[in-house]
Amino acid sequence: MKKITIGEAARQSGVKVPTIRYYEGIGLLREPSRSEGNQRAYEPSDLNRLTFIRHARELGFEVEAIRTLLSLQDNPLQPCASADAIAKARLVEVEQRIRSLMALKAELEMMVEGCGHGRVDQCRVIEVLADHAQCTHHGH
Amino acid sequence: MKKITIGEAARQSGVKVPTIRYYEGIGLLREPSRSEGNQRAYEPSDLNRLTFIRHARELGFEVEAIRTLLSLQDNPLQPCASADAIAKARLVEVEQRIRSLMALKAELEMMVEGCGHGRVDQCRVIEVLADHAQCTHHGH
DNA sequence: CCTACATCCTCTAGCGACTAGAGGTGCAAG
DNA sequence: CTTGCACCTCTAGTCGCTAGAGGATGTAGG
Repeated sequence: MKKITIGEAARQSGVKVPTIRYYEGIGLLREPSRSEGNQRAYEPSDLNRLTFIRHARELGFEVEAIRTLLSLQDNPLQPCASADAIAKARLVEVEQRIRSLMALKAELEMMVEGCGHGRVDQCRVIEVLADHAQCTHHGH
Repeated sequence: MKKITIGEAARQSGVKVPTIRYYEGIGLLREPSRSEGNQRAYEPSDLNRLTFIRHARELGFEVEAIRTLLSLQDNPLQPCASADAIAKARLVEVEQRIRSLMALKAELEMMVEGCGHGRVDQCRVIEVLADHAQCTHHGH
């Protein structure tokens, strides 16, 4: 039950110090106890929570989604349909994002390949941007 | 040389009205002439510029990059090395982003597949988030 | 015990690229 | 002439932090 400082918590969780304080401010993290000199004193369970949050952020979940996921974690006997739904929604988002980035990549490659490294008035990069009709992908 | 209102410009360019005003504010778009009643009056060339900007934004270029690209477009006799460099840098970013999203997709798929739709304490979605060691991809 | 220095504290402001809203004016149709 | 939409300016809010000011605390060495 040894408590640690915010700096140590940052080091162990991989979440930066101001970000930890920010998470406390928005209520993702409970307010920890304080030392005599008013410094935050974290417990191991706070570290788990921080790691959970960091991981979820890395997976691109929004803070509101993480709030829900955390409350689910706090109530382990509930059905996990919500967690499943949140993850599935995120998966759909990611798949969509990948698709549009692939189209974009193709378009950028064409621009770069077509650039003859001459003058701007012959440059496909500028040309494609100026004239949307030249895009191969018209989704956007 | 018939001038159009900001609303019409928005409709034709696909850029929203407040966004057009915002672009003017940050200097991406020149200040248009005004009608008697102080309303913005756009010309066809402004429409081209707006479309250029919209397209570049859709391709994920930052406003600063677009500023450079626009100034290149305005000086067509310059060498196009800058445009090429900007597009290439963007291509590298996009490729990187696709790679990390693919890893993410794999992880999310595992989470969703592993979810037995039972209770939270058996749910892989929550479990994986809580325990980073379970990730197949340790890049993050 | 004193000093140096890292770390901590709170608070406010800034980032990018918009978006929303308040409060008011212009303009075209009926 | 009035209705009602589109326009105007201005400020503040969004998201998820990050940076900095200005001060207090904690620790290690001399």
